[in-house]
Amino acid sequence: MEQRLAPNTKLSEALLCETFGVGRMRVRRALLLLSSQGLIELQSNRGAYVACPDKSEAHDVFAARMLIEPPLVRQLAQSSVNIDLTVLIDHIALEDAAREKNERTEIIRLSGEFHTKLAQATGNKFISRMMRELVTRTSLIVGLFGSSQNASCPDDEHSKILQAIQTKNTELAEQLLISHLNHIQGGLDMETHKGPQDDLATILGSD
Amino acid sequence: MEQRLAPNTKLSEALLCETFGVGRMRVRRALLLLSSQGLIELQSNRGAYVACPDKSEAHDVFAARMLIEPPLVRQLAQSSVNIDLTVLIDHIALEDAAREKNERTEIIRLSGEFHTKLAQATGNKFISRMMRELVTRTSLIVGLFGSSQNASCPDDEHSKILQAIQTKNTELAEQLLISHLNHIQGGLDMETHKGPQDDLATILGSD
DNA sequence: CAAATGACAATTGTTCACAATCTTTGTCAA
DNA sequence: TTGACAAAGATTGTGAACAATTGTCATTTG
Repeated sequence: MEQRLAPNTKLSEALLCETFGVGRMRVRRALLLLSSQGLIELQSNRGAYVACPDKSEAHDVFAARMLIEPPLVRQLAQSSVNIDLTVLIDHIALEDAAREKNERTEIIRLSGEFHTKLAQATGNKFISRMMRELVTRTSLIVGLFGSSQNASCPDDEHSKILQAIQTKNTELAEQLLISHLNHIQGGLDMETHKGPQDDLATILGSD
Repeated sequence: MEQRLAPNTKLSEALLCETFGVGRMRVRRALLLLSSQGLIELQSNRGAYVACPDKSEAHDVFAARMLIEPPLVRQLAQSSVNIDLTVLIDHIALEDAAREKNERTEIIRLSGEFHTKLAQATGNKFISRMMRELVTRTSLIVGLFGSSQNASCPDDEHSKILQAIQTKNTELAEQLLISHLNHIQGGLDMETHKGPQDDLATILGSD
């Protein structure tokens, strides 16, 4: 989610055991779950590698979000009577704070998390889970194809979307979200793949 | 998916090992994956049980489908130029055949699978996966709350939906699908829970 | 010199045995 | 007869050893 692990990075079992101080059993369980979510790829007898979405998969992820999120925002805007939007308001404050301090990984994480919390606001567990998975994969994709400058592009788009929801302006909310997704997708360069980095231990070690 | 396993049925590791003739490792992996999809529930030190969705979860599943499937069908109907609909046509033939022969489990399985294949027709892997998960959980829910008579209610609704897609009548297709989902949900009795059956060995043994 | 082959090292997959936990059963007392 | 408590049994969770597969490197051969 924080783009600290580059795609194609190998996740060796032994190293993960040492890094986190757990047995191989735990590690293997975690890897299995991550692979079931498509975040890593388990190659038989070869090990686990951070997933490396290709152009087509990237397209699929955005297409899926384009399919789901507009109706989702629409629904939120329509029935925003009994919905707890304070979580989202607080979240945007966090985003602003992180942007102020220029904390890159935090900005990226929070940017994605906004969409997850948007889904959580519906109170629907399945919708929440789907969005969480789509958002994490989007992180991978942005890390792979994103131009380094606009990795954290949204600026105040999140805020505007939330405002439209609060004022129950369904059409505007939907339109803003579509623009937002297009904006993110537009900032990608689908042609240039970035090379994988390696020093896994130092990346994960800081926890 | 075929409703052969009633909710709350215990899935003991030892029994599954014997039944399928595999080691505990395989069984535990399978159980972990099933639990990650919400099809079974893993209780610590107590074992695995077939998930037993409550009223609220059932509502969430249908709400999620209501959110996703209408735009999905809309998309299919709009851009049905380069889409392979023969799979769906063949599928409906299978459904008819099963209905003819009165094969209950087959009818249930195929009824759900139609929606999965609808999602597959988009060619989008993520949308396909989401629908597959939603459909399997719907199976569970129908098994729990469904009146015994209309368990296989659709009749020719699937056929009509497909026809609307083929003729690119987006509005009609969307409307028919919404009615279809409402029809399924309407056939449920959210109040009466059915008791769990048990003889697990015989249920799974027939493979 | 390139390609193929073989052995070795490293990593993953599996099985086994043991520990921890929960459920059931049995006993005793009220 | 009922309740609580304790012990036994069964089931799951975990760790360690073993087996299998893969990738690499050196050697050999055309």
